Amino acid sequence: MPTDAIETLLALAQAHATVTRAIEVQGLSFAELRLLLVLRAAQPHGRRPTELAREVLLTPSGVTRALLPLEKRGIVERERDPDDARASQIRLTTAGVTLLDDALIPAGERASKLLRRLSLGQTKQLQRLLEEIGR
Amino acid sequence: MPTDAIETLLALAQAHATVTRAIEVQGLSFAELRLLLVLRAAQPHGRRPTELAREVLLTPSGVTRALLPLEKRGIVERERDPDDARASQIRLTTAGVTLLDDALIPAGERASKLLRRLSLGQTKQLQRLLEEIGR
DNA sequence: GACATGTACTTGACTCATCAAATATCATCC
DNA sequence: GGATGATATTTGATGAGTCAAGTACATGTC
Repeated sequence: MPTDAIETLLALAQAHATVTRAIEVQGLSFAELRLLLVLRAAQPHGRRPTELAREVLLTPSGVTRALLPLEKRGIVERERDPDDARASQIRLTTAGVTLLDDALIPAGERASKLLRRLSLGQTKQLQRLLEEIGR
Repeated sequence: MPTDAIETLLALAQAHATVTRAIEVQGLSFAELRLLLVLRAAQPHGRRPTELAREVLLTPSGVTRALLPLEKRGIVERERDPDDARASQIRLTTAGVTLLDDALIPAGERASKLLRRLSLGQTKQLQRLLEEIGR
């Protein structure tokens, strides 16, 4: 009785639950991995917390709290903006880059395992379809 | 630099974040909706908490806690199993069925809106691909 | 028929993320 | 050069879920 659209979103939720349970490596959750990958794409300049929030779909306060343990572990660092005292730039530390690279190896393996029933073409197709959701 | 598999899973996480933010209706979160839909499929018999956990990919303790507000609101009810005093059956109340039916209308609309860039065929295809994840 | 082991939950402590409010700073307009 | 309002971020209270341990009952074994 749920519509096709809802059924598809249910499958999405199910898949997401499976993925977050499976991918967790070097003490990094899948959500943290996501954040760090955005930061690596932003090297060497870094990103503002607000931009991070938009890019990983967290609230700004969610970002503040997500960064806390990462800063404490020396994975990311913060530089206050000299021109705007409210703002700061977040970037990966050297150790953070290394850790991320290390983490990506087992993470990639687990990701492949999760998608092992799909061909490469289907995987790309899935990605394209997912990217159409919401806009 | 992340693999194709990881990129696809990132798209999945992004899509999931979009969906959970968008679908919330009659004070029911998307996660609650998911639970109630399983329960509706299980009518009139109901389901054990443990079965629910497996079906929506929560831990048993997550189910206990998810049911608490739903019981309080009279949306689901619990019947102790006379043959096994540890166990119980959870089922939708009449009010719960009504509420769920009401909620599904706007939820369906929002779901369609989220998927509006996909044809019906693509939506079904997306669902099939998602169902292959993890097994 | 008592004991060991297993099953069905529930609870306590904790993490993660949200919302709303607070804080601090910047930008504009007069 | 203040007052007014927007922007960047943090904080307090709270909801949602996890894991590990606890409770209560069932089951199989000798």
